[in-house]
Amino acid sequence: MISDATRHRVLAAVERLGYVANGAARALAMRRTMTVGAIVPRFGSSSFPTMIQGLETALAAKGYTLLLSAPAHEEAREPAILRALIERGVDAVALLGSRQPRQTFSTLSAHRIPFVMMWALESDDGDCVGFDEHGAAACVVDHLAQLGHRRIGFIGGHTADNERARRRYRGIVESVARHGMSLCERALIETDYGFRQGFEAMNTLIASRSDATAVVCGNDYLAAGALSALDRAGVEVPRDMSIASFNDNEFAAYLHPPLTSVHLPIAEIGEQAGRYLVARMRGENPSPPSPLPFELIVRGSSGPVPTRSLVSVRQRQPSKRRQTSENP
Amino acid sequence: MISDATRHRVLAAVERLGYVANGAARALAMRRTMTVGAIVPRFGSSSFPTMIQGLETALAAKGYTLLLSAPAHEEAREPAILRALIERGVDAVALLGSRQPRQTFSTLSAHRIPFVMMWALESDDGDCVGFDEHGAAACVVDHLAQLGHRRIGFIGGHTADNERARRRYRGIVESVARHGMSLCERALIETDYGFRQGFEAMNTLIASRSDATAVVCGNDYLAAGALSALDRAGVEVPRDMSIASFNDNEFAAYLHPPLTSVHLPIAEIGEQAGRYLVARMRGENPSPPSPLPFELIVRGSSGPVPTRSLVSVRQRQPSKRRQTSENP
DNA sequence: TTGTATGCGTTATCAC
DNA sequence: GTGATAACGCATACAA
Repeated sequence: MISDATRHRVLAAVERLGYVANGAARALAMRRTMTVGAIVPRFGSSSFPTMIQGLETALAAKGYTLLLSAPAHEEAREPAILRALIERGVDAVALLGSRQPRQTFSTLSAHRIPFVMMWALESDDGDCVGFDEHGAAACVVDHLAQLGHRRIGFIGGHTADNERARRRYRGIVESVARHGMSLCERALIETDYGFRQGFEAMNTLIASRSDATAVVCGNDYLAAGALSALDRAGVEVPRDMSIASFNDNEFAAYLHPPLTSVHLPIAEIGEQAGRYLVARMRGENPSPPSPLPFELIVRGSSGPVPTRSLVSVRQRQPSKRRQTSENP
Repeated sequence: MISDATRHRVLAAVERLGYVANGAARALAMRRTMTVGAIVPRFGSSSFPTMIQGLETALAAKGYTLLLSAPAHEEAREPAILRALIERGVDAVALLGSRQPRQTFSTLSAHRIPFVMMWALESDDGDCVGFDEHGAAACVVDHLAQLGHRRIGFIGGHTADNERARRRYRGIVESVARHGMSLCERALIETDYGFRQGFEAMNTLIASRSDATAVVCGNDYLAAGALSALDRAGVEVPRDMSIASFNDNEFAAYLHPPLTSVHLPIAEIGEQAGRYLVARMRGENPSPPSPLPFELIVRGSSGPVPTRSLVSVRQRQPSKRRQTSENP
């Protein structure tokens, strides 16, 4: 509702004088900063950076800016961090990681600041954005069943500490039951996430002479290690047996292309969280975000149905190693 | 300069009323926001997240907060992004990546906003924080010389695109000359950074029957790929030959522990940048940051001096593969 | 030491 | 449509 002439005149003056609005003054008057804070533990490793990237993308699209906080090591500092964010006047907060100190939630709601937890599902304390781990497990097991596998193993993360690891394990168990398959007890290993852990777990599994024809790995570091162990043992993958994994980091598939994996589009967690927060900040009272779907990615040849178990594979000559040319 | 009684009374009231200062009002009055912006291209991969982590740590220690911006894909959007940061009133800006649009620098200096470039050295446009790539090269070559190597190869990144790759290559060349060693022409490969590229480069190198006894890899993805190729070729590492690498991501060493690598404490770039910016914001006019030193990390046995070249190694029986137990 | 007025640059409200 | 004016909440300088 302004004449086109003056609008142009003003815009010209803006350009000429190099005027930029003062966000502080605007924030003071408008009572909002167009800023959301993110509290990020363990920034270095894991998939948090990707999630932050997605979050920033979604927020920037709506004109919001991301204020980043990382409680370096001390868990204790987090209340202070949250307070700093509130002083900065963030309009919303994204909490990365499922475990948060209780005080966080009370402070947040006392200040009526909308928030989400990212990389988690289900919490009594507020809404979460995360992946449908059960659906992912079904995805993997469906695929293995379709390939003709009947007996499978599982190398997963510790279920005691990790809610997601627990869900993955349970999902596998349920899906296996639904398909009438069996989970080999000797091929069931729980360990820390990591390359070496996967390597050692697979060696243990080979030594146990389990009759599993496929092994599911609970994350991609484990898968990379397991594949490396198979490689050294002279086992061809995926011809003789199938490895499938949950792919948190687009890592294992990168190292070993002929790998079936369930890929998590992690940036989407961030984007979903961003959209949700924007809606909350606009007072739209959106419905809680629903679990994000995985993507099943099958790389390399889908090949013939595997017939040999680990035991028989183990007895082959190590000289028949995979040729480089097979993996262009 | 306030009576202890009133101070206590005020603090109590603060606690009771749940008062938190209004940053916007404070920023308006003080003319500074205690906030610094970071412009981060290519957030997902690479070592940028670690640098951001370090930056945030250093800034938070001084009471500053990090405002994060990521020009998703479009290079063109960056001026708008910078403008948004300036509107938010950032007191300083950190630029990640060496290549920046020229307009960025003029805008920044027009607004008298201090800034640094991170992950780069030397620029006419402003101060940089980065690693001493020449020193790193010297570090690697010194180590190889000390182990007795005389002829080495180099698998590095493309020097045309990448200033850092260029510096690494030059550093290697100079250090090799200084030690009176030789750089085998057939064992000199320039490629993209990546696992598969390293894998293929090492295969090429093996096929070329070069007489190099050690190969330096220009980054850790290359090293991981190269080691994998050696592994499949049945070559023991590092007994028969040495692989050394510049370690940008703590990646190769993670996959293959017995690796000599020059490790970049990447978070330190961020911390150094943070300290520098804080000094600038305080008007302290600090001297330009000096190149950060690498750390030489030798993993596994430092072992006997290698004697066999790639050619001789190549002729061994593939059956003599490395045992798992050797790598606890 | 403590109280009090003024300005920081916008937005929003209200007369014009 | 357009112009003036009052908050917004804090820091600062000055008076008490």
